[in-house]
Amino acid sequence: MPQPDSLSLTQRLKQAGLRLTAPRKVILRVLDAADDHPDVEELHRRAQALEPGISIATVYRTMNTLAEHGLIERHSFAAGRARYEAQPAEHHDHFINLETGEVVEFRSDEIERIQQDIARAHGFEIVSHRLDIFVRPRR
Amino acid sequence: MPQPDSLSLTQRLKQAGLRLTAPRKVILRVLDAADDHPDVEELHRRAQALEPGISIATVYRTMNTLAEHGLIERHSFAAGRARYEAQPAEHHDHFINLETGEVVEFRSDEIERIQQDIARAHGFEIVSHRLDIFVRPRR
DNA sequence: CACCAATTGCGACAGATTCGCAGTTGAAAC
DNA sequence: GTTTCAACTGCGAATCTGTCGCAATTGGTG
Repeated sequence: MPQPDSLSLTQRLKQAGLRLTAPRKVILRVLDAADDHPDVEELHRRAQALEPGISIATVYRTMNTLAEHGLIERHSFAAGRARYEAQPAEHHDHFINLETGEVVEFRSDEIERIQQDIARAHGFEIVSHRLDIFVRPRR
Repeated sequence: MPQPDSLSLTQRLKQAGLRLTAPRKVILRVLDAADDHPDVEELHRRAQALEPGISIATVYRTMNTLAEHGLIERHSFAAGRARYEAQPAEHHDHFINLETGEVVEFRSDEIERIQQDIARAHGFEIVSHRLDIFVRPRR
């Protein structure tokens, strides 16, 4: 994996004012080598393979720190608890207002259509999808 | 909230072969009255207000059942563990192959653009977003 | 109104993640 | 190089959502 922004993860970590500790070196190496989307347990396993003794708590903390500083992306993050709504007649997506927690529904037939096209081009059939856009009010 | 599909939740529940029990009556009433996206704790609170004694386990089970039968939608469901990737230079979205668990990245400038347009129309500024499309291979 | 599988309440359990704390260690300042 | 000290780590306990086993209850069909 090449360095995004033409800076290595290590460089970006230091740039963010974070310490380059031994466990972090290992974890960054693992992240850099990964071309998939590992979960914490898998990251821990790979880190352990390089350097036994790294605690899973450290992996959790490091991933949180890196995510806060924008060095990595966390997917499928359980944004708190699951939330429900009576099934609407028509699918819609959501804006989540980060300042208020408010949820606003919207729908775009255009987006729906493009999704179909791309999925088909990849040989997939869509079962479902979710599009959550995290926003804040424009000043 | 009006009844989707021109059938009430109650009707659809019976239609699905599910029993209309006392706790479910209350929960359906709560769902029907909700115009937001409550979580289980909130649903339980509202249900308790109408009829004390309803267990939170029942709310969990009922929501699962309703979701399985398509009467409600579950958002932000913690699909197992969180997964990570080194922050890519460019944002991309994900296909999740439900049969294999495999994750495939894709990107559509068109979708990105439409999102911007819609957000702006709502008076929002996008902080981030996630688009996960759950798919299966086309036969 | 009898029957019985579906459903419930309860508390125990589970899996993922966080936290408190004492000990360690980068790296900045001598 | 030392010194210094807040950042960081490892550990196990704790927390937080959500699920489960089980005995008791109950829709709703015959």
